[in-house]
This record gives sequence, structure tokens and C-alpha cells, in this order.
Amino acid sequence: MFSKSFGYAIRSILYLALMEEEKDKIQLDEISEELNVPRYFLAKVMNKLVKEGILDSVKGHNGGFSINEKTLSVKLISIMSLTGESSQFSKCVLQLGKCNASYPCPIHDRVELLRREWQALFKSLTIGDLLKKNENNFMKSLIAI
Amino acid sequence: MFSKSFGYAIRSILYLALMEEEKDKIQLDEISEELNVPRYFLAKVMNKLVKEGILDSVKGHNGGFSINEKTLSVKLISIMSLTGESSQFSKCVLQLGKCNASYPCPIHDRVELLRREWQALFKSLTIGDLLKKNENNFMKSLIAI
DNA sequence: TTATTAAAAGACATCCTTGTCTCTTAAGAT
DNA sequence: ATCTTAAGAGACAAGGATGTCTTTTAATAA
Repeated sequence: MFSKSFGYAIRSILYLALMEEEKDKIQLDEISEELNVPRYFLAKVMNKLVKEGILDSVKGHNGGFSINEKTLSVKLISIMSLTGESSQFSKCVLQLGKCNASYPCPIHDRVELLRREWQALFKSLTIGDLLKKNENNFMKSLIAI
Repeated sequence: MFSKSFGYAIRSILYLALMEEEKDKIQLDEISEELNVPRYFLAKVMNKLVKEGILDSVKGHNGGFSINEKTLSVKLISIMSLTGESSQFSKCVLQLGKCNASYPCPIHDRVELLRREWQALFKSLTIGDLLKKNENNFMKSLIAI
């Protein structure tokens, strides 16, 4: 349902946001170690985020990744389309090419309702929203076991 | 989100149920042709359904697949676990191994609500329920384009 | 019993996601 | 200018879902 890339992306962004006061730039090595995420694979995910303008990066000495003015307002749905799962919201559960309100598959209507809720959630939720939940030991919850 | 196997399974079962009055046994060839589904792959899916007792099959001359007394009461969630997507209901969206009500990830709570609805839907819906929607040209909606 | 039929079983290829490694590029330190 | 550092780019491998083909097994017809 949700790819690993998506999870890695969200967690990395949140990590950068939470660490922003301590350091303005954070290296890939630190992120992958702290969050327990495969380093080289994460590099590609981060790269996509940078290209999309969701994060900033600087090469070379004292380089690294950082959030920018846009980051906190990015909606989760944007990150989902980057990592390729937004099609989930439109694909027919029964894998029919043609399935819509006029020619519904046998579960179309019931599934459509729930889908709308998911879509609404990820269209409205931003990175900033997630950070607001940062009451207590939030950082710990980013780390994979 | 939902595998092709799942879609193939549901559609095949519904096809068998709808054709029951015409023929008591239907061959793989007919199903795969009518529903536009890859033949050999479908064979494996059907085989799982038979092993699970959801469908019956007879080998050899005049053999084929058919529904049984159990079929209509089978819940969609059972077919989902056969085709391997029921784990979707428990896996953390951020791919964290440890994510629960006590140690929630940043989106845990909101996702959990929606998940419960999905789970409830597929735990309650049966093949028979889907057939009740068979008001008009339902069969057409089983055929992939 | 033998031939035919159709499912079952198993080998193999393909595609996509994930994961790993090496080389290149660019930024800062010296 | 040169060296060091860290991101970027590209090649490659592993794994699972999907798709294809061949061989085996079992049921019926003859």
C-alpha cells in the first residue's frame, strides 16, 4: 500500500525539520544511520525530494540536506506521487481498466467512499501538520527497529 | 494496494457464480478468455482458491471449476489474505517496525481510523453481498478492457 | 484398457521496487 | 590551485509479483 520510499522520505524530512535548530545541514550518512535506512537507497529518495524543491542540498565540504521555506507546507499527497503510490487512489480494486460511477465494478461504490477519505487526508495533511504532534519524544518514533 | 491476483480471484468467482445456472462446471480457458486474464497465471490463483475450499475443481474430461456451498459466504478479507494483501492493514505507513497506540508514528492515529474502516468493510463483505448488486448488466463489469 | 481432456505442478522469464557499489561533480578548506 | 568532502549519477544485484510454457496427474469417454 505504501512504499518504503514514501516512509523513508517522510521520516527523513521530519528528521531534518526536528534537527533544524541544532544544525542547518545534515549529511546523508547521519540520516541513514539515525533512522536505520539503507544509505544508498535513501540517497535516491532524497535526490527526488531535492529535485522537486521539497528539500535543499549542498554538495561538497560541509554540505548536506536541509529543509527550506517550502518544506513545511508540502502536502503528503505530493510526496506520495513522487514515490509513486498516488495511483492507488484511482485504480480499480478488481483491476478493471474501465470502472467508474457509470460502469461500476461490484465493489466500486463502497471502495470509492473510503478512497475519498484517504485522498482527503493526504491532500490536506502537510509536513507541518505532522510536526505539530511533536509533544513528547517524537524523534524516537522516526527510528526503525 | 490491491494485487492483480486479488482482482482475478474475485472476478473469477463472481463469473462462476453468475454462470452457475447455465453450466455447473467452467474451464480455465473460458474464464481467462471471457475476463481477459492471463491464462497460466489465473491457473495458480484458482488453484489457491480450490485448496482453500472456496471453489471446487474437477480434473479431466468435462472437468472445470465451480462454486460450492461455502463460496457465497466467503468474506473478501479471506481472499485478500490468500493473495497476500491483508498485511496492509497492519503495516505502518512510515515503515516503522514498532508503531502502535503506545508508540505511534506521526500519522499513526489518523491512518488507524481509516484502516479500521477498510478492515471492517472487507471483513463484512462476502461474495454473496457482491452478487446482490447484480441488478443489470453486472457481468459486463467483470470483463477487463 | 486406451485416448482424450483439463487441472495441478514446476521450471523459467519479466518487470518493478529495493538495495549496494563505484565513479563523477561540485563546493569549501587549505 | 589543490585536496577533501559529500551529493549526484549510473551500473548492477536481489526479491517478489506477474506472466508464459511444459510436464504430470487424474477424470471421463471410447
